[in-house]
Amino acid sequence: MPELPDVEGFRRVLAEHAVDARVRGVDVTDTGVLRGTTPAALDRALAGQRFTEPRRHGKWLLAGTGGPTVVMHFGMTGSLLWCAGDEPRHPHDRVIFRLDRGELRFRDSRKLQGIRLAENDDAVDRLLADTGPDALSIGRGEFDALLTGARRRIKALLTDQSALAGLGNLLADELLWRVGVHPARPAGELSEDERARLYDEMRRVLRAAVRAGRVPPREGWLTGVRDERDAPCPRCGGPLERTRTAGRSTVWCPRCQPR
DNA sequence: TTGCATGTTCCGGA
DNA sequence: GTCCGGAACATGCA
Repeated sequence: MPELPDVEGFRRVLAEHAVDARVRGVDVTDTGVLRGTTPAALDRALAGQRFTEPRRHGKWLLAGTGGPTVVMHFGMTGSLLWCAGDEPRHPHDRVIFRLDRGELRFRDSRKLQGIRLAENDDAVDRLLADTGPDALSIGRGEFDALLTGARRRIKALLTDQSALAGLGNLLADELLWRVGVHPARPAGELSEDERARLYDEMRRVLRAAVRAGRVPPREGWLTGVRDERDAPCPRCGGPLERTRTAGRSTVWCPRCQPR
C-alpha cells in the first residue's frame, strides 16, 4: 500500500539492517518484478558489494552501493522485509538479497512495479528525471508556485508524481479533507490561505505517517473511516461522499469541502 | 462470482 | 498543448 510514508519505512529497514553488509548474492524467484534487468545481471552487479546509506525520493527507494544502485518501486502491494533467521520464504518473495547477516526480501503480490538496476548515479538521475520534488522536502514557496495558475483539479495535481513526488490516493484525500477543499476544485483557484494550510497539513500528516511507517487508519482522520460503508465525517458527522474517477476512489465530505 | 484495491503508463477523446 | 477517463498490468480479498 505504499505511499511516501511506507517507502520511508522500507528505507529504514535498509538503513538499520543492510548498510555496510556485504551482498553474497541475489535470488530472483519471479522475473515479473524485474524492469530492464535480469537475474544474472542483478547478481553480477551486486555480489560482493556493500550497501551504502539508502535514499528515498517520493515513492522511489534507492539502495546504492557506491557502484550500481538498486532502484525499487513498490506499486500498490510491494514491501521490503528484513529476515535475520531462516524464516521460510513467502510465495510473494520475488527478489531476495542475501547479505552476510541475513536476507532482504522484496515481497509483492501484484507486481505492478518492481526493481530496476542503475549502473551509476547518472542512470539514477535518468530514471527519476520525470519525478517532481519530494513532498517532504519541498519548500513553501515551491509548493505555492506549483499550485498557482494550475488549471487541473487539485487532487489530480497532488497525486501527479511528476509535479510532486510521494502523495498517493489516501494522502491526497486526507489532506484535502483536513483543509476543507473539494478534490475537484481547480488548483489555481485555491486562496493564499488554503494553499498555506494545505502545505502545513501535508507536512503534519506526512510526519505523523512517516513515524508510523504507513498511512495510519487513525481515529479522527479520514483514513480511519474511509473503508467503512456509510461512516460519517469524523469532523462534522455528516455523510461522506464517494466517487471513482480514472479507477481511483475518492472520499470527501460535501459539508466540510464545498465545491 | 463480482467488484474493488493506497500505483504507473498508455491511449483516445474533448 | 491540456486535461480527463478508461484500460491494462497481476493478484488477493470481501
